[in-house]
Amino acid sequence: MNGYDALAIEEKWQKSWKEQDSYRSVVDNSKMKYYVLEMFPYPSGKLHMGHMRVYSIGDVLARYLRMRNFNVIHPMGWDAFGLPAENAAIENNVNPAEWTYRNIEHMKKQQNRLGVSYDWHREINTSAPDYYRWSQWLFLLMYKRGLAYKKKSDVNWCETCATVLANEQVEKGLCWRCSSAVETRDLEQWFLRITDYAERLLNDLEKLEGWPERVKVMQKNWIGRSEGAEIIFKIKDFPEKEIRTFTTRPDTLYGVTYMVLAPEHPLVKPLVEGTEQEKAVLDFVVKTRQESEIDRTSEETPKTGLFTGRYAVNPINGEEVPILIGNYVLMAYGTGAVMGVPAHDHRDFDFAKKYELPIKAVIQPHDQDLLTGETMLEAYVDEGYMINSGIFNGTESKEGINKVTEYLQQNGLGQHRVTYRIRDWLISRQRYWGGPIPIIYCDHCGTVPVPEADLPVELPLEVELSGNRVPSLAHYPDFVNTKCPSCGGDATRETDTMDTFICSSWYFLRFTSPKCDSAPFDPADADYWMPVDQYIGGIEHAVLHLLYARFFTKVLYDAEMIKEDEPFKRLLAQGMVYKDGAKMSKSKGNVVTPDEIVERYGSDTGRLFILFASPPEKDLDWNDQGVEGCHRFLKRVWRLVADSVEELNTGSNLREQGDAEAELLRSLHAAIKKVSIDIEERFNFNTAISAIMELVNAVYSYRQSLDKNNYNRAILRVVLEKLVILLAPFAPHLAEEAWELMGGDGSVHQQHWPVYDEKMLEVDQVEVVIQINGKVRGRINVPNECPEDRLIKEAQNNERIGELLSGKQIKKVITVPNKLVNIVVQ
RNA sequence: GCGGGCGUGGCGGAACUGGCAGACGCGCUGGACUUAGGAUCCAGUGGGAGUCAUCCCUUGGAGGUUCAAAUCCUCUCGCCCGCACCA
Repeated sequence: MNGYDALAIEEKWQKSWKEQDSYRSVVDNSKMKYYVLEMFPYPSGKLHMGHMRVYSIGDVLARYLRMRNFNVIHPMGWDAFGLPAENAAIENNVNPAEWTYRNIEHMKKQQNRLGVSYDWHREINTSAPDYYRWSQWLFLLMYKRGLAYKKKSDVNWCETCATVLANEQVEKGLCWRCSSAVETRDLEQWFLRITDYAERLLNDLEKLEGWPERVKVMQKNWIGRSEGAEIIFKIKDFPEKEIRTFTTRPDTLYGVTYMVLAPEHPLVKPLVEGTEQEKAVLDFVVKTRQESEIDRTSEETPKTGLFTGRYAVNPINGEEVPILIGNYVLMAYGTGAVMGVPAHDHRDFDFAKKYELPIKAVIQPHDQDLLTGETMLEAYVDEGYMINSGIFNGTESKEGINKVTEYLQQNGLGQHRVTYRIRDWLISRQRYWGGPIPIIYCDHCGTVPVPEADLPVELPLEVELSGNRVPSLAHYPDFVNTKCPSCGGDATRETDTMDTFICSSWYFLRFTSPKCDSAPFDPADADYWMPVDQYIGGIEHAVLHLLYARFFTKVLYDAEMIKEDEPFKRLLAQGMVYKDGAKMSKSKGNVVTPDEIVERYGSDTGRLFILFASPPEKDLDWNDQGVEGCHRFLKRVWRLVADSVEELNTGSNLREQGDAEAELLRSLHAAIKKVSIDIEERFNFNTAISAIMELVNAVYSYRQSLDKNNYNRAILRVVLEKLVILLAPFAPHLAEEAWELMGGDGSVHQQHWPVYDEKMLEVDQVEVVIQINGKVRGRINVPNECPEDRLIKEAQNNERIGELLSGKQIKKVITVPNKLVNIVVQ
């Protein structure tokens, strides 16, 4: 017998699959389709364990479902635009495109060495003109539909990356990519109107039954819907101006004792112009705007404010209240103005105490003494009934919310309003390596979209690499200067490129028809393959890519280009790979790469370990000894097959089918059942693999228990064949080699998944536990499905149980068929 | 603060609707085979006591429901993740 030579086997079959074009997928209306997709990678050039994990999970599903006769599409591609290419370009003096393409070649080799069953005919590269052409086309679609617009506003700026960022790409005030502090800059930028879709993005989360709760919650928080009222306050001495404020608690309107504006609020300047306060207020504005995003939004930052010298008029009772500006009020949320109700809001309470502003209680809890502003030690934020509220006195606060809103609405003083935390998606990037925004500026015609026929607007590939960063597109006159498509006069191009998240917001659609050159995708192909049935990727994209992709899908649905308005039916957010309790990192020296594992043990071992060590959605702790264990298991399988094949071919005696064979077949069917359910219904690959291990142990026991020339060869062969098929999704190369060795037909991956027979799982005798007062006191063997009365009799006849029961009075007996008898005694 | 999740042997983890806690693997112990074993095969392995064909304890902790709880309920401790001055 030859040993298990993983490397030789893997190379052999990878070559064969490629030659046979085994994993090509084509539309076939006679079959049920299944779209398995792993988040495509950024081609950094290095495959890490996180990649290996996500591909292993996807490949098990793809291979399993093919064997279950689904028409599986399992594509792979490259999210190839982005900053690292530019940085690497400067470091290595190589063109970003070239660097990217080289990495792709390398990573593709690494992926193939993992034996993942991709349909490479569908490979896409978002940085290729025939891809970004359609990203640009989709930008223009957004533009036509009024969803893309340019606006000057405060935006997030990362100095290190030298570009602006979307809100989703700022984490705790830091850049998502490089973790440097993000500043605010006032710039004119392109946005996509994702806020128009906020309500649908929120509501449709309910449809996503196959998504993990935590991802849905994160999106929900991000969208941040809140319902309340917009209330209009007049300003004393400024009859033409008004302050609009948003509140979720209109029932506390009578408790307003001051107003606070965000320092950026447009009314601040006009209100203080020419007054004594002007200098102080404007200084305060400047100072606040210098504070970093983190400081500004941290709860620990002390609230500071300043009186503007002006007064607002409470629309419901005509009271005049001072107008302040405050660092804690954000221009970007609601209306940038807050009505201060210190008695019923924690922040307002702190603020009022600090600046000695009056506190007026207007909501009275039912079970407490009457609240007064003077005696309150903290804000009362819960429900109660309204007091000091004129005609609303006595109204329950919950009702008051609606009643006050209604009153305001009837009198033109305000209205019901819903606000969202989510903001429009800033998509301009001041960087070279991205898809150019297809817009032309003409002195005569203004902003002119590039005509579809002129797409793609190609990136110039000759770039300057001499400085410390790749210059943006504004640096290349040949690119910038153009003719206006509308009047033919001189014009200039938009020089910003699109956020890379645009590329990844529709790539799953492109996979359905990657070569289509008349549209982003062929609608017929998209109809057949979409939606993605199972999407797999890291949790870090919970509100980035996954939200953007849903948005794009809804826009395309509205444009009647697709028939589904959610892209990903089921989502599996896989856990991280750790080692020694920490994330793998160079600085900690705890990195294990897929390459090392593949070279040392083969990819089958690596895949098996990664799937066996932990359920996919949980974090995984890499353990070198665990890998050894999985390798040992594969060697054990290999020996079992190789040894048996010799014996199957040379053995002379043919044992009749007896108890040992029945037991072996029972193990087989139990394994088929467990592996099938664990893959398909629960994604518990770890327990699926343990079931296969148990089957292998059972076959070893069978062989062990009999004389070498006395196996039932027919049954042993059947069991081994099915065993190899069960193993095929997990260890595809070993299974293929074993299949060939046993003389199986074709490829193991083209076999039908075995079907289990419940009847085969039945046993004649079952062991039943006897409990006395819930404690196990004995076991008896009884026939399968033994009737209750006999079960009880047998239990009582048991010698030991009899002893324990003597002198006791039986109060009650509970039986669970085939499981237990519980005798309750006094 | 709000929201989501988790807590089981020395370790990774099993235990579907309450019904034998600890599957499977790692590690460890013993044996077999061997010149050798860090290869392989077999057996054992939650803790404690013991008169080894027995008993007690055990799923972060404390209560509760139940014939029966890792699983359900209440309180509590600890950890992880997300959001967070959101008006």
